[in-house]
Amino acid sequence: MLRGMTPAKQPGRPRAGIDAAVFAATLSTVHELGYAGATMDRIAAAAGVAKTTLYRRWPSKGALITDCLLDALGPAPLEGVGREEVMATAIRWVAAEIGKPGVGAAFAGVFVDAVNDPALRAILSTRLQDPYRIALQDALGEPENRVLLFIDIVVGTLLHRLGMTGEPMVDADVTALVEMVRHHFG
Amino acid sequence: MLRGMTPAKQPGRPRAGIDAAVFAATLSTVHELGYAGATMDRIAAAAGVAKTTLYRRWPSKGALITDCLLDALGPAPLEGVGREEVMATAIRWVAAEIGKPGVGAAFAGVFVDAVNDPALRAILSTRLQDPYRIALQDALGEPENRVLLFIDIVVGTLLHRLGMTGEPMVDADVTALVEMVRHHFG
DNA sequence: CGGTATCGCTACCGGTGGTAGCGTAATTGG
DNA sequence: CCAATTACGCTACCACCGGTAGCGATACCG
Repeated sequence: MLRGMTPAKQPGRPRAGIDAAVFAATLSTVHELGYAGATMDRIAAAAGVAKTTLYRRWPSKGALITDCLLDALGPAPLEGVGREEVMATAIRWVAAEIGKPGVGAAFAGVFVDAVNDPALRAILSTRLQDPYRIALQDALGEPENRVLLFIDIVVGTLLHRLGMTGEPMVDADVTALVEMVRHHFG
Repeated sequence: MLRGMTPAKQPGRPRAGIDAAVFAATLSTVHELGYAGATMDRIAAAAGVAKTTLYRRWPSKGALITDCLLDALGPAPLEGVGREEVMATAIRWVAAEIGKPGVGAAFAGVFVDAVNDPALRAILSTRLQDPYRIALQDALGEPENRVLLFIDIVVGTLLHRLGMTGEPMVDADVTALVEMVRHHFG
């Protein structure tokens, strides 16, 4: 079994532990200057790292943002949640995350970059969406296509509101969204 | 009354009727090269027009795309539709429009530009969203905030699917969306 | 005609994602 | 201590993009 094995030591200088600093710098820069304003130069400067180092670790700006979102969101908080409450919990969690500074704008930005960049779309789908989709399938026992539709509805609705108004969705509307989804999928 | 008055002739050379050519060139360029690839230079070249002429008529790329979408969509086809069927008709119409070549990508692109550009957000909200929102309020008799939530759900869901998969939503999923919304708002 | 406003064109600006190459620092194995 | 190896910071660079300035030419009104 390979599980649990410590990887063999490689020769050469080891990579510095800069990921946490880079992710924090990315989110705060996106928060302050928006997705387009958060340039790779600025992110590198805010993280105290050379721009070339960023490109040694991530193949593109979109890939960096995707990893940053993955780190910021963490696993879906569905531990011990009863099946009846899984969808409501997921919706309120996503709404709260998208409301955090920088997260929503980063999400929307990497999203549109993906519309015409198949490589980025693959990264986004595989690294970011798939884990949550699988967790939801396990928790709900619903087939894949229904879970995918659920994700489209929840994330799409919340991002559309953010893009149109510049502000995250208020609680009353999130509750209405929860009720609608509950009646249809529940 | 001012209605029906022919505007007083202005001195100077009149504007050439290039809007139709520009809109057609914009959509086809976005379709071929994506939102980011559809540069103002390329759109101008495809329309047979100088780039500076575009900037004389539209203040930014986002504003041009917004007007282009407004022209491509036209008024919502809700004439003579019974109140029960207004939402279903609107959803299927939006789904079909977003599936047309270039329209979905243009929509998603101008959208993310708007997240951090308040001027563009105002244009998008006033010129594109408001007419359809008002038409829906009239047809449905629902309050503004509920119609706005409806628009977020429909447009957001369809755009999220497009961004994530690169393909418009298939009919079966559109039907599921219609059913869900019908039970909640109906 | 003269006045006026638009058009096409060229040239330009600051900035952006992304790359190449260099010297240097950090680690492993002998 | 000495090679080999890998990552780092830095500078320079590239093609390209949104947007602007200024020019002469053109089309209309009175």
